[in-house]
Amino acid sequence: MKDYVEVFKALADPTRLRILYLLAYAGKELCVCEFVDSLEEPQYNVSRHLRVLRQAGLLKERKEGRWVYYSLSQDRSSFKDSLLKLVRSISIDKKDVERLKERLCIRVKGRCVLGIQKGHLLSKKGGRSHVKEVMS
Amino acid sequence: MKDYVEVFKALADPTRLRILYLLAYAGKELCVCEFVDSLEEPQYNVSRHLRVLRQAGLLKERKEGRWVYYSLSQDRSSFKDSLLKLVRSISIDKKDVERLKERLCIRVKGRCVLGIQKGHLLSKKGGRSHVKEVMS
DNA sequence: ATATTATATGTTTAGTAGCGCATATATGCA
DNA sequence: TGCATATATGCGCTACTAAACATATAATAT
Repeated sequence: MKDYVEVFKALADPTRLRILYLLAYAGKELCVCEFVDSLEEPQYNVSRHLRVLRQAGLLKERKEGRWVYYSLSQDRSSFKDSLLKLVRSISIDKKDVERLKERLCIRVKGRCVLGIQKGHLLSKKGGRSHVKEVMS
Repeated sequence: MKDYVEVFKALADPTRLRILYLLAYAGKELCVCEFVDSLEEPQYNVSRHLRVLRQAGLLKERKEGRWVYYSLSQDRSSFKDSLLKLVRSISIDKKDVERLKERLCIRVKGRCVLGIQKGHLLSKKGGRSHVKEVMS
């Protein structure tokens, strides 16, 4: 019972629904910086929301060097599975997906090789001043 | 999007899950005092939780004299419908259901005719001292 | 009319959740 | 070894949530 409540709580947040939607759309694991650039939310927020989803048993993480990939948890109950199917059917602003598609273009051999490109999102105001040019 | 979040928030509470479960089990509208006696939660809590569920579009209410019946909303989207099916599959302490079954026995012609029988639940401590004997 | 009763709600308080900022941790690179 | 960078987290603040108590509202019964 407590677990069900925890899962519903995890779903009761717009940013977290957007995260799950991106994962459902992508059909594969995504890197933290890819979420940041797609959602246009600051890194610390994305990181925390990912943790909530993981603790609810909806996501699993995989570390690869400095990068951390999150994906939909495989060993999920039919309950969580049904919920994720539902999330996939939600009508969400497609701009997230468009930004993700662009962002995925700069992967190399299917791996994320560049961090956050939208420097102003590291924190809400300001951010890194020297972001490398990549999309040229 | 905002609506989805509201629905998930409504589901992210143990008492509210229990309320929905009772309604799914009963398959018919239930009266506020029947919820109070089944859940063994004080009346003011039950009342407020019912309101949250109604405002999220999951329940509808029907007044009949002093009594107010709540039932699963009929005009619900496939989204809410799927969620309610999920709630029905949750494993919940069956004592709620047992108390509901007993409580439904004292309906007359399918209608609730007696208020809260567990006086100590009107508020958390104390309660009404003169509750009529009915189950004899 | 007055009392009773079923339900709802205003208020206070404690706990919680999320944001923004700064900083810590950890890994890779020069 | 020292620096850059990807991610996580401690802290303070604000906003919201829910419980508990008391009371209000609305309908019935005497």
